[in-house]
Amino acid sequence: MRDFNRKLKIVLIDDNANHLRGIKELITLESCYEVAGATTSANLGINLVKKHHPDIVLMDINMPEKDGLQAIQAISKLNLSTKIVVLSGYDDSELIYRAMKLGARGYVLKTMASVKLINAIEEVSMGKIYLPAALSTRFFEFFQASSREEEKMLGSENLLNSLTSREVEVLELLTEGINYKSIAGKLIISETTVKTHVNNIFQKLQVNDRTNAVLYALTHGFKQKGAGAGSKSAMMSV
Amino acid sequence: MRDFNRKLKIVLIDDNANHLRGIKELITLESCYEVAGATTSANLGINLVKKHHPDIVLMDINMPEKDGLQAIQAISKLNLSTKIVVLSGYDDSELIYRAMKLGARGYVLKTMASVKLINAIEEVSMGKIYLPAALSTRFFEFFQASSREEEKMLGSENLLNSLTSREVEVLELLTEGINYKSIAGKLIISETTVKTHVNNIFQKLQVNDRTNAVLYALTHGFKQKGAGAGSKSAMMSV
DNA sequence: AATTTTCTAAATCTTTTGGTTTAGATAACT
DNA sequence: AGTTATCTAAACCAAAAGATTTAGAAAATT
Repeated sequence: MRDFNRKLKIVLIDDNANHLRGIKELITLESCYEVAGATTSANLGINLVKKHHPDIVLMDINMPEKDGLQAIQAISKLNLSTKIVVLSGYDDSELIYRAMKLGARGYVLKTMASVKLINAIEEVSMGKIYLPAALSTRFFEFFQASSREEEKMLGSENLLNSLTSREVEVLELLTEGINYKSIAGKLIISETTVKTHVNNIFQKLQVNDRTNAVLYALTHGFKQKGAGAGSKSAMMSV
Repeated sequence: MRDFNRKLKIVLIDDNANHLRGIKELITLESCYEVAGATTSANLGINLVKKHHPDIVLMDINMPEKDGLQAIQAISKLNLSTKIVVLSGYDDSELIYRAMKLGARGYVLKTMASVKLINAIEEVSMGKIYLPAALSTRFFEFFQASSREEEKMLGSENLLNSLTSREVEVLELLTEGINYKSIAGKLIISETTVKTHVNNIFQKLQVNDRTNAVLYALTHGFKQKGAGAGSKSAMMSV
């Protein structure tokens, strides 16, 4: 439970000055909240957050312009305990997805009753996520659709399956950007053997050089090892 | 609203035979449901789904074994209108995340009242997502944490920013696995000029060959063009 | 027992890449 | 006006990579 002896500090960002005034009024009606700042500019908003370290940011986002999303990202990156509640006119599944992905902790539609907004602020300030069922469903529409896309990319008839286990080992090292000599050293075989394997890999993957072999591997779900040029985007296997 | 003149066909999968019996009893108590099949084996469960095309699959998943998650994936891939509701003993954030990612449409804890399960079935059968607030919060813990990981990988002080615009163009073509001659052709400059650019790129990215330059580019959020070896995992920019 | 696959290795030759230096032409900035 | 950054280009050399052929040994399959 949150500390009710202290007022929640809130910063408001909404590019529509009228909305901004309305929300400010609504918030100040509640005695347990304190509006630390309010602005119509995303950039000024970020500065307000930097200055005041509010508990909550109420952030308006609209579909076409992407200032709102960028502001969410910028605020998230500050690593404050500030929690972001999105206030949007749109229940577009991609917009909800992106906002949540970038670190929003709550999402409220402008068409919702104002009591919902208060609910959201309360829930989020206590560390929960506020995403009403209908919006949650929209979120998952996009989330699951893009997951399926990813799967399709990765899964689908995969030339990688035709590789022998030794070839897989060699390809793993290739995807770390290592040359023949080092690969030979690591696998304790001769350099010419490595070349033989690599040529076989090229044929099986239907490419003619390392770069394309590596690109094929990476775009088809080939697991990268932790080392080398930095490990890839998670892509966790089931 | 769903068609209440027709019973919802449900398939049950739970590796614990006792649980399975209990759930079956609970479900059959409701006159509007019909248990089309029940099994303790994930694989048999998938076959039941293939045979009966149920409206709902109630799927038990446990943390250590990953049959449950794989079964969810397998059923999702069938592209039926079958909706999966997970019944789990764990509210582990990663487990919830993975289940939903792989296509589950509802997630109910075994500790929840049985009426919640009925709720879930109803909501999900009507096309909604059923993820109670507490579980939604857990889900987003993992979702946002892995998004931040991704960001960290991509964002962080990026040598790519030191590239000139021409070098960026060249690197783009490198990441498509194209050789000097073709790059020269595409940019309508001589091959030696391309080499000069590439060498400058190598120095700026602190690598000594194409493969590592490409790997650096890909693991640091370099946008890939649609062509070539297949475009990458979405990685949508804000 | 015979055949196929996989892993190993070498030889040879061509092509591509990478490293380095030098340099002219613009464009931009001080 | 002078300096710096960028894009262009060539020459030259060394190293690495790629293509192709041949071949032995062990393991797996038929």
